[in-house]
Amino acid sequence: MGRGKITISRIENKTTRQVTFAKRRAGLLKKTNELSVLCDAQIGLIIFSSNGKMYEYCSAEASSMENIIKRYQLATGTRIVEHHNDSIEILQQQLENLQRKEKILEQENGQIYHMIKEHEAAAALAQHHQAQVTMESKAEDENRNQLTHVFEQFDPFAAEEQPSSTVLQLSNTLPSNFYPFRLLPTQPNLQDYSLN
Amino acid sequence: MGRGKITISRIENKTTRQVTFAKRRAGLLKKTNELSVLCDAQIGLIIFSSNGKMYEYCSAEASSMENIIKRYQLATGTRIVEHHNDSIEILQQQLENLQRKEKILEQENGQIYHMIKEHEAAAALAQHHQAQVTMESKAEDENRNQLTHVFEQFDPFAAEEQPSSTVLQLSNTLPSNFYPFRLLPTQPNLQDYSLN
DNA sequence: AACTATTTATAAGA
DNA sequence: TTCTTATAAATAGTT
Repeated sequence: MGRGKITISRIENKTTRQVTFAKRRAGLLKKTNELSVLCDAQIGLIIFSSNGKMYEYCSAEASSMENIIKRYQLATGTRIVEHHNDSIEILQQQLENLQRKEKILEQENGQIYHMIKEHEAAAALAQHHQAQVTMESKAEDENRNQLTHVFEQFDPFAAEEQPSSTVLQLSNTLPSNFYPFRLLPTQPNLQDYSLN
Repeated sequence: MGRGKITISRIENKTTRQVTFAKRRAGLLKKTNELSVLCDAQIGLIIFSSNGKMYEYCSAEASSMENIIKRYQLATGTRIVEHHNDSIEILQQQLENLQRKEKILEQENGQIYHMIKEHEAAAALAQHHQAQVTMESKAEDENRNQLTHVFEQFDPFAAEEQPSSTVLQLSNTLPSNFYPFRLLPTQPNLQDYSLN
């Protein structure tokens, strides 16, 4: 559905992947809601982006994801999702989240390292003071941008795209009561769970 | 997307609703999988049809719906979904399910009642023995079909549509490894939970 | 963020 | 019902 046909495998280009994620996520939520309304089905949808941000849909009749999950567990006879404050479960989850974060940090660091090296090499060749200063400050800027980006990845209030524009777009395109569900692109800071 | 444009509101015709449900459910599962693969997202999708049958999708990386639900609860800080064998939770769910079942039974009974009444009225007018017998047996047949249908609605192994043809269609249309997820159109009998 | 050429999904018909 | 097809909708690549 687009200018060209694509094969369904991981999009390696980061920007393209993020744009596609935003587009297709919106499409998926729309279609989920349509199925729910047209066919009177109770549907729960949970999406975690590769950056760890969460999005959810829950059909109006089900009223909450909790109800869907309860019904799911009842239907499947799934082992109880234990989630007590006696921390073992939480620690393991935090560990996994930190490992994911670490992996991303390492990748970003590698990119920054390469950028700096390239700039140093270019500077050494040029032997031109003015040029060298310009490039170093450029490298520093990009470095700062990269780090900011990394810290935003697990920030609950960081926007994966402009949330306000998303909301506006929906209310322009659709009847005001068309989306009777919570769309919550938020994720609490993991560090805060130990405080509860 | 079809011969005509439709408005997104409950489809009243039962057959049309069921056909649309089957088509759009397949489309939704496909698109969910595509988003997951293309954008490296972890996604869980739970669908309950209006007849109570369950369908689920879980992205390969998340490995199980349990993991998605755990991560969801961690991310939202949602109260634990208690689901112990100390039955209060289960009893409430069973109550709700029975209420749902009851509602459907009442509707179907109403339909049957009207059919019989119509047939009786027609018979009284016609005063023709042969015709009356034919109509009564027809009413009886539809009555039996209705009841069978009602009992199937909460039967875990009742087919909402031909499962074998669905499977074949998928494997014809897609590469054999295209759908790396569990598609489980099953729902255990609610009465069995008290036995576990 | 928009645009649009294409692909894809699907509503209605056979 | 299962299959077909005209049409609506989604979206990939572009600007």
